[in-house]
Amino acid sequence: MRKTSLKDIAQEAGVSTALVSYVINNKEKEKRVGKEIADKIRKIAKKLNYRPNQIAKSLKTSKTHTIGLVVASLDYRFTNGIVSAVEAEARKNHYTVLLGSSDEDAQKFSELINALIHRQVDGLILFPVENSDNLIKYLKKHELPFVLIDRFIPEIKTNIIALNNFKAAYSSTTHIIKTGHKRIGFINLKNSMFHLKERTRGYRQAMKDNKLTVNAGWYKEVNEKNLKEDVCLAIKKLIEPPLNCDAVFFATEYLTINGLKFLNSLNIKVPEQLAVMSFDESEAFELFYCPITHSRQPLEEMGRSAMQMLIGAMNDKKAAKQIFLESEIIIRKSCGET
Amino acid sequence: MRKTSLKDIAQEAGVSTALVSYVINNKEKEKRVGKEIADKIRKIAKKLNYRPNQIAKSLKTSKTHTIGLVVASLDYRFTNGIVSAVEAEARKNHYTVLLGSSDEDAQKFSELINALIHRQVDGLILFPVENSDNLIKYLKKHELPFVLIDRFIPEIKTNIIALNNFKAAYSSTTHIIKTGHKRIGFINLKNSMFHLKERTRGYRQAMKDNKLTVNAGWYKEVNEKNLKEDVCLAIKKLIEPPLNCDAVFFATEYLTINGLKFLNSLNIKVPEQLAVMSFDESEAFELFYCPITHSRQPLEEMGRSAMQMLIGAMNDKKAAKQIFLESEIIIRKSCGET
DNA sequence: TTGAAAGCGCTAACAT
DNA sequence: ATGTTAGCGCTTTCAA
Repeated sequence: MRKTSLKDIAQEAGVSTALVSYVINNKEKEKRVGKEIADKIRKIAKKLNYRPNQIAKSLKTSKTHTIGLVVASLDYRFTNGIVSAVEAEARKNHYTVLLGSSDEDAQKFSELINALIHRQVDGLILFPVENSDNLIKYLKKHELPFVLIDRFIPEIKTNIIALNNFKAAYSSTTHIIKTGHKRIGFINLKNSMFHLKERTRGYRQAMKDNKLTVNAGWYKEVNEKNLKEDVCLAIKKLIEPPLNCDAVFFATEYLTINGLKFLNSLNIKVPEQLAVMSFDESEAFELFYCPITHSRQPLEEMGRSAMQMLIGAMNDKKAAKQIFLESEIIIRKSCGET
Repeated sequence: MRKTSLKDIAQEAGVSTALVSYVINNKEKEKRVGKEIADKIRKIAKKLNYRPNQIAKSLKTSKTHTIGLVVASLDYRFTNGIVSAVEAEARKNHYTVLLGSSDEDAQKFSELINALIHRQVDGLILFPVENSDNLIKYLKKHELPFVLIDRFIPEIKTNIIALNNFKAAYSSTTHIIKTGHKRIGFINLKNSMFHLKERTRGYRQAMKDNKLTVNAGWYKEVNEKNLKEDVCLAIKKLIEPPLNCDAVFFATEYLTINGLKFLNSLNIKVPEQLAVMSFDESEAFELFYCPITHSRQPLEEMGRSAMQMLIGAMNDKKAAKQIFLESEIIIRKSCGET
C-alpha cells in the first residue's frame, strides 16, 4: 500500500492540498484556516497515519534540516563525548545528524564530505585531518556553512571551536614541575597538525618559564602507523641513561594507554619511578593501578557550541566565529604530591 | 549563485534534460546517446561543477540509498566495531548510513526510528532495547525492511544477526571450570532482554553439566542505573564468607571494568585470589596488570552480514533470515592455567 | 477562508 | 538518436 500523501488527505477531506499543508505545519492561525476544517484534517491525517515526506519537503524548500558531522575516529573517548553533545543539541533544534568517520585519512575525509554535500546537508561540523587544508579552503569558497571543531587551521579563517592546546599543555607541564620533577620527557605524534604542535609549544614554554632546559632527546615524536613499538622505544630511551627522565608527558590519550601498557610490562612503578601525565583521558586509565593525572576538555560544551555555531552560520553567514576553550587538570596520583 | 541543475547543462549543450540525465547516470550505452554529444555533456557538467541533487532523485525514485543504524550506545567498544563494519559494507554498496544512539532507552529508540522513517531511509539496522518489542512488531507490519542485530527477540520473527549467547557463556564457564575453579559467581545486568538471559542460561547449564551446583547467591543481578555500587556489593558478597567464590564471570565488558576497578581497590590479586572471566572485551583491560581472559564476538562479520542481509531484504522482502554466530574465547591469564 | 497551480530537480515512458 | 512531458509530494503565491 502506498504511503498516504497530502493529496490523499485533501481528497478525503474534500479540501485543497494547501489547507492540509497549513494545518499539518501548524500554520492554521496565520493562514486563518477554519476551526472545524482544521480539526477534520487533523483527524483524517491521524486516521491515515500520515507521515510527511521530508524528501519532497526538502526539494521544495531546499533545506534538509540535516547536518553532517565528520569525526576523525570513533575510537577516541573524546569523539563520543562530542558526538553525543552535537546530537543532543541538534535534536533540540530539530536537526538530524549524519555521522561519518574519516579515520584520520584525508582521502576518506574528502569522500565523506562529498557524499554529505550530495545529500544536501544544510551544514557541516568537521574534525579536519592532516592534509585537508585544501579541501577546507575549497569548502570556504563554496557557499556551504561549516564549522571546524577540535583542530584549528591558523592559515584559514573559518568558524571554529577548539581547545587552547598551548595553554592546556602549559598548565599540565607546570603541574609536573610543581610535583618536583625536572627531567620531563614529552611524547607526541609525528603529525603536522596545529593543535598537536601547540601542545609541544606549551610544554617547551612551561619548561623555559621554570628555568628548565629541554635536553636533547627529551622530546619524542612517534609514528601513528607504528604507535605501539615507537612508544615503547621512546619510553625506553627516556628512562634509561643518559636521559634519565623522571616524568613523561603524553600528548594524547592513546599515547598514554600504550605507554602505561609498556610500563606495566617493565614493572616500572608510577609515580615512584616515573611520573606520568596524560593529555586527555580514557576510560582505560581506570584499570591502571595508579590513578592517572590528566587534562580534561569540556566535551559537552564543545559539541553543543559547535552545533549552535553552525546553526548561526546557517541562518546568516556572517564573519567567522572562533572560540577557544580551556581544559582543566584532573589531579590524581600519577605525578605524585605537590 | 544557484547550483547547476540538469536543465542548466541541457541548455548550455542545446539538448534535452533527458539526454543529460542518461549521460550523467552512465546509461548512454543502453540509451544510445551519440558519442560526441555525450562527451560534450560531460564536459559541460564538469565545467559547471555539476552535482546531482540526491533529494530530487530520491523524490522521483522513492529510493534514498540511505539506511538507518540505531545502536544502543556509543560507549561500547562492541558498537564501534559493528558501526565501522556496517559503514564499510554500506559504502561498498553505495549506501549512506544515518547513525543514531538510543542510549538503551525505548523512548529515544522510538523517536530515532521515527525520524529515520521521515527521512525516507530505505531500511534499518537496529539494536533493540528493553521494552521495544511493540515497536518492532509495528515495524514488521509496516513495509520498511529492517534487520535486528545483537539482540534477539524470540517472540518476533524478523531478520536478525546475533551471537549465540547461550553457547558463548557456556564455553566461557566451561573454561573457568577447566582452570580448576568450582565456586563460580556470575554477575549479570538486571535486564529482561533475551541475549542477557541466554548468558545466564549458558552459565547455569555449564555448571550443571560439570556437576557443579550454583549455590544460592552465586548468581547476581545489578541495576544499570546503579552499576558501580551494585557491582562492588555483588563482588563483596561473592568473595566473602559464606559464599567464598574463587571465580567471577561478568556478563558484559562494563561489568568487568567496574569489577576490576573494585578488585584493584581491594587489593585482591587476579587470578591468585580470584579468577576473572569477561563476556566481551574492552580496550581498558589492557591496563590491568593481569591480562583478562574473555570471549570475543566477530564484530566485523556481524556488521558486514547485517548490511548484506538488509540489502537482501530491501531488494526482495522474502521470509526472515536469521543468523547466529559463535564467539571465540581469548585465553589470557585471569583464570589461571588449565 | 479556501482553492488552483506552479515549480523544486530529476527520471523514464513515450513520441518523434 | 534525441526530445517532450508527466509526475514524485510538497510549499506558497495568487486568485477567488
